Amino acid sequence: MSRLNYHHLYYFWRVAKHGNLTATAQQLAISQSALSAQINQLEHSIGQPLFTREGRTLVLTELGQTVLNYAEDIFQRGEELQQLLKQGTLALPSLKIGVLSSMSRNFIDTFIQPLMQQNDVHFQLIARPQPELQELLAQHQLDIILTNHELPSNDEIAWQSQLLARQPVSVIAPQPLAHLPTQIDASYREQRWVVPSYASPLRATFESFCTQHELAPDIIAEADDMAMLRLLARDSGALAVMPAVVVRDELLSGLLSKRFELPNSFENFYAVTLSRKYQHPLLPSLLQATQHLS
Amino acid sequence: MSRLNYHHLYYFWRVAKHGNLTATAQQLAISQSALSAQINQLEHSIGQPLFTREGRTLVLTELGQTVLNYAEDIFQRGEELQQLLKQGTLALPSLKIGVLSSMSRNFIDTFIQPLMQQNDVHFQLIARPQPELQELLAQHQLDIILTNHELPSNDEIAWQSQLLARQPVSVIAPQPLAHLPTQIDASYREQRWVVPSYASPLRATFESFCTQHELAPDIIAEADDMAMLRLLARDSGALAVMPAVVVRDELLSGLLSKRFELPNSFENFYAVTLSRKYQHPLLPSLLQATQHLS
DNA sequence: TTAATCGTTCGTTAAAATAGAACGTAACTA
DNA sequence: TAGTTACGTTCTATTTTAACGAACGATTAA
Repeated sequence: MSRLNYHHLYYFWRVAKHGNLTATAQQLAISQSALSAQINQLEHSIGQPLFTREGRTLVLTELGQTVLNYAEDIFQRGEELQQLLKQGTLALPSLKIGVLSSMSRNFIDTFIQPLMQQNDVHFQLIARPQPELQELLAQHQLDIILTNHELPSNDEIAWQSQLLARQPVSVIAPQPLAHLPTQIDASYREQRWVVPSYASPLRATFESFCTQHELAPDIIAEADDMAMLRLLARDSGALAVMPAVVVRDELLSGLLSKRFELPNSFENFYAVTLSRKYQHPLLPSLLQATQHLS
Repeated sequence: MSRLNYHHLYYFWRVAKHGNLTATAQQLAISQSALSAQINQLEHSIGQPLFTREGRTLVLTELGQTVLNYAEDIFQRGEELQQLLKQGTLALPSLKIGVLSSMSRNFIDTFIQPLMQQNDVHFQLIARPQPELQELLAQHQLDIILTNHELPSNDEIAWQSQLLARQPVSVIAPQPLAHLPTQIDASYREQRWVVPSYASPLRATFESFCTQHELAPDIIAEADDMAMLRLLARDSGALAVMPAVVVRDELLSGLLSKRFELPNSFENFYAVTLSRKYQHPLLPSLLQATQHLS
């Protein structure tokens, strides 16, 4: 390897971020063949492949992921410089927040509250299922993801999970059932229930709670999406199991009421970032501001 | 400006850091003419000069300094990546510490103590007069400078001064004078003195102290270099005015003794860095470790 | 005044990047 | 299962870019 060719690296960056050579070539206004050749040269000069050709797509190798992380730092800063040179000012880049589709929007609303105060800040919310979120974050298309899955850091990618909040899981009742006691007792035996599906760790907690209190619940509906659970809680007339934050507004308006919390059961909310040298300038303050969103 | 040419920027980086086109061309193993042409192209694509041609040297413009800061971040990280690709590991780059030539070496010794504990750390000490230190730091040839001048940040360069320690200024006596009282009195009137020169802010403090106590000192020698003052204190037989840390070893061995401290007079020691996105990884811990080196 | 140093300019040559066409697979679709 | 589309690779010809070297100009040092 003589000397790193930054133009090759730049092309690699664009392709790796985007995951698609043809489309990237169009963006860059050059031919695929040129792009392909340049990336081959980069791989050749490094001596190892950065992509594996799987089917008709390019997939980053482990080394490729590492190089992408460096490239991101390098060209992120380069783009900043270009903006400075062109416009004379440095607009804060938009903060890209990935959120798990099935998560409570109320929780997210609380998280981004500090951002909404500042009016010079742009941010994007991108709702996706968990695997997609991880892929987008790895490709530096997101700055942060909000999820209830903790992501332990592995060799390939240095995830950084930070626990933002622990929400106790509550039993929520519609108005007709608002008279039920605030502790579990026999009156709960004959009720109908709406619960999270087995996809959620909450379900297991609920099941063990039932076993403990010899409750054989009549489950009429289940869902893994908090927005859906919220609607079921509101409209089904049954008892519902979920973190109270999901139906925050309904609890405030009196439409629903919280009967009690399941003991020792929590839903955890995490902020996951990539540990990089460069980070979005708003991230540190945002993560500090939301140390305890309970 | 179409798109930033990273190879041009790379050449600019090398030249700006080094401050000399011919020598840089040799390092890069290309001709001056090629280098000159590339940098001209960069300036042309930006639309503004990065250097002013003063005499036969290149001097960074204010914009040039800004671009250099970005380039430093970009290529610093690029060099890291290259090292990783070549050697498979990431050796910590050597920490380059600039020190003011006239400062006490004992103080510096204390500062770098934490570095000497770790045996995987390389560092370089570069002693220069103040103006050169500033220039080298601005060119990113140094990571940090240790000095007794505070450098307020200006528009052109974002200096960051951190007060490391305040050393009280003491009157130091050789053994034959060790009997002098630990407060100023008439017995000090007939003594001979060694003092810092007017280049040092200490001198003014000493003068005002003299006025206050109606002391007209018989000054036999002055110096602006602490190492030199130390020798004078040791060998002249006269009283000496300086921070005690300068003659730490001699005080411990009893060769010299501290009589008293000048009231409200301190020498301040600062660590000056450039506020950048990227910093040497050791800097933060080092600056924290030495919060109070008194 | 002379010589050495340093950067620029110019014409020529060498090297690198690019487009375009042909090719090879994989995935979709009907 | 055959036809079609999507995607990446390879090859050659062409264009663009970078490079050298010599000549030049200006500044500093001897």
